[in-house]
Amino acid sequence: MNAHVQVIEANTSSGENASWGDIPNTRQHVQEYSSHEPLFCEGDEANYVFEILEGVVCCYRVMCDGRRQVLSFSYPGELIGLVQGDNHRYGCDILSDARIRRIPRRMLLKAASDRPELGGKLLQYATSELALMQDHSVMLGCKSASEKVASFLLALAKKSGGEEAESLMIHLPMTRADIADYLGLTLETVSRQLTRLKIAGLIGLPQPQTIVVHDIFELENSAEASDDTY
Amino acid sequence: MNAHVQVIEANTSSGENASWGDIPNTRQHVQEYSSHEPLFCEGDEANYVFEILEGVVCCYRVMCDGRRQVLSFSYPGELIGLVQGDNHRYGCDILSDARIRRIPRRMLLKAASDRPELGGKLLQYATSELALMQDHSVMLGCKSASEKVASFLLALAKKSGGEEAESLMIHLPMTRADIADYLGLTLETVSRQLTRLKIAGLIGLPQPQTIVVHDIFELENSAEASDDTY
DNA sequence: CGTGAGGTTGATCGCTTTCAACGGAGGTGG
DNA sequence: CCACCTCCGTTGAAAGCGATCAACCTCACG
Repeated sequence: MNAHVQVIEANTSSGENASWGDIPNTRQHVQEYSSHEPLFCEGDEANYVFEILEGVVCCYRVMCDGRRQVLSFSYPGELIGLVQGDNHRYGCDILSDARIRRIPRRMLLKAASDRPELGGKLLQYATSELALMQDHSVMLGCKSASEKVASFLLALAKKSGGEEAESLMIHLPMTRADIADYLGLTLETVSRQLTRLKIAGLIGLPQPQTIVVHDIFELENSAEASDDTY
Repeated sequence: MNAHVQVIEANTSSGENASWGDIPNTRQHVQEYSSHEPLFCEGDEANYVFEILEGVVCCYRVMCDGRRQVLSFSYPGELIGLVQGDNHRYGCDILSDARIRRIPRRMLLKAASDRPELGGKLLQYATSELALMQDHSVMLGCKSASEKVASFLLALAKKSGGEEAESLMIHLPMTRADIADYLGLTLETVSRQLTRLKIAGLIGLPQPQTIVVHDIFELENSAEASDDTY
């Protein structure tokens, strides 16, 4: 498991992505992964917490009969695998070539109890994750298919796209099936909604994995909802 | 706002519900509320964190057009209102007469940074909340109406019912509409699924707010899913 | 060139929603 | 004490949205 992994850097303290990198004595490793590798599986021992440095990963739960719910797509700067208990409660796949920092979970928790500001940061992280999950629940429970897809594109534009202005070209590292499982739809419905948005002129699809947002205002209208950030 | 509130106890350190009560110097108050009072609203300043001592509350988000998503029903022992940022991201209503401990949020966070074991406990709490939200996402995104209702009853039986054996009588402090908004269904669908379970003999409904589970094994089958606890 | 994965599109089905009517419980005021 | 009203829950009939089943396309890869 986790073949193709190269240890690039060990016990580093030079975090180029400032957020979680500078934790002394935690024996971190930065590793490179290639697309489609699993990072860990549901039920695995949660020995590590991972920080995405480059690339995109996908966390999901699978029901016994195969139905899957994608919980989140994680981008650089995000932390995954911080769980209560000793086993992962969801699986995680790499969606694109990635660089990921691996931090032993126990060491991280110990460091957090030694250094209050780190503990506070972890708590902040957990509560903001909670807020994201709540947004996701609103989407899953309340919104129609077209609203879901529009909301998804907007959220992705904020995450991946650069802040402002023209940079409204979005790259989708995930498949239609991944998107569908994230939104609680089928892949056919996702595809249909995308072509609907294309026909309406709100977006362009030069390639299946590339989306250009033409009319972000109308897209926000389509997303409806109280997506306003506080 | 919050009329009918009586301050019962102030700056206490005698927590009868052990979990969160014994935090010195946090100026806690235990208050009594009656049914249908709002505890706080979405957007309110998050000055307090609340611990449910008795009763049940309901946290929800409302979209601009009125659609509502219930995020959780909280029972005694649970903590609510621990948010990132200075405003509540969801509203909270009291569903039954309740006793609730109110803890100033800033004082709690300060106490957490002074005392690592408290910080760790808060982090544990947040991560287990996260796990619950993930379960909820699976339910919202993957399950059919009948699976949702069955899962809901089982979860409620675990929460409210006493552990084992015969105590399979569940009291529902929430309305059908509350349940529907929690499950991403309409209240009619919830009602229909309940009568379907009644006709199938899995449950009894002596009163609309009282459910008796006759066949918990079949109910678990109806809930399907990987609801297994790890 | 064959193959398989991912994506799009069409036709049909069915579950859930929507709209509507009804009944019981609780509360208020005449 | 009863009439009246409102809220909550149940049930029925019809409509609609998304799922399902299926065909076809493109592209990458061996």
